[in-house]
Amino acid sequence: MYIENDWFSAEKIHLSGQCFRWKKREDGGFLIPAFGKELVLFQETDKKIYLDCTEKEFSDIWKDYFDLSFDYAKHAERASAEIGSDYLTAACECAKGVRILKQDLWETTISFIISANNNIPRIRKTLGLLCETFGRFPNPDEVYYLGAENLRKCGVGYRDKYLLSTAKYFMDHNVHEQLKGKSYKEAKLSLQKLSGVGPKVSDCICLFSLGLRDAFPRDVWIKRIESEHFGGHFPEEKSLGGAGILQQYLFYYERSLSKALEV
DNA sequence: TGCCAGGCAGACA
DNA sequence: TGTCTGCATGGC
Repeated sequence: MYIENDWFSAEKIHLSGQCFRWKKREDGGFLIPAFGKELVLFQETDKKIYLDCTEKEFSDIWKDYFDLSFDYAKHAERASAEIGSDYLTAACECAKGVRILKQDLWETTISFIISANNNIPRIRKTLGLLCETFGRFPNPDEVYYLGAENLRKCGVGYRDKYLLSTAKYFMDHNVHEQLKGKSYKEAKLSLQKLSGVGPKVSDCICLFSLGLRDAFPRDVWIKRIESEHFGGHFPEEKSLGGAGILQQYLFYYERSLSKALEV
């Protein structure tokens, strides 16, 4: 089926550092694994997208996954005007088409625990090896029973103990239920009880899984941008409830300038 | 070859 | 409460 959206770039989302398992195929299509499904997507024009799925699958899964109900163009325009930064305006223009995905909570948690003090190509590689072991993204008990030694063979490094502890927590608790209905600040605080989840990783989980757009993950790139272009602090309070979206544009823009955007 | 990476936990003052 | 340090490992 086809959809039309003037703020959708599969290529940019793929490169944006929020999802690590998308694959670009030789025929130009994107293989998108999520929620136990695999979607094939073709970007035919800058606004026309072909999704190889039924309308029911689209409305049940992918519409929400791609956050298609939110008007990104309007938000970029309004927030950009409110903040009045040339750098941000340029970032919005450059990152036009980047959307914030609503990804699976467990997968997002594991992915961003692995992301700590790591680089994107290696995060992809490690998650790839982990999935190769099971033929799909492993569930909590599979990660837990895989054990520290085998996790290290996948390249998780010193984060093995964090993964084991967090996997056990997911086995013993309904984390979805615990986070349901929580505000951004409540959810962030709650997530930080997990091993390997601190201020930055919890923000990533809030933003890239829970759809909490107030979350503003500060990694080394964003801190550098804040220091060089925003007097040391980005004005989240002027972001009209979508600081996290702007954060992602800034991250994408700065990385594109430094030519760090690769898969 | 050394620096760096979508940071965190634990020790210590 | 704030600051400092060690951490696995491969990309660049």
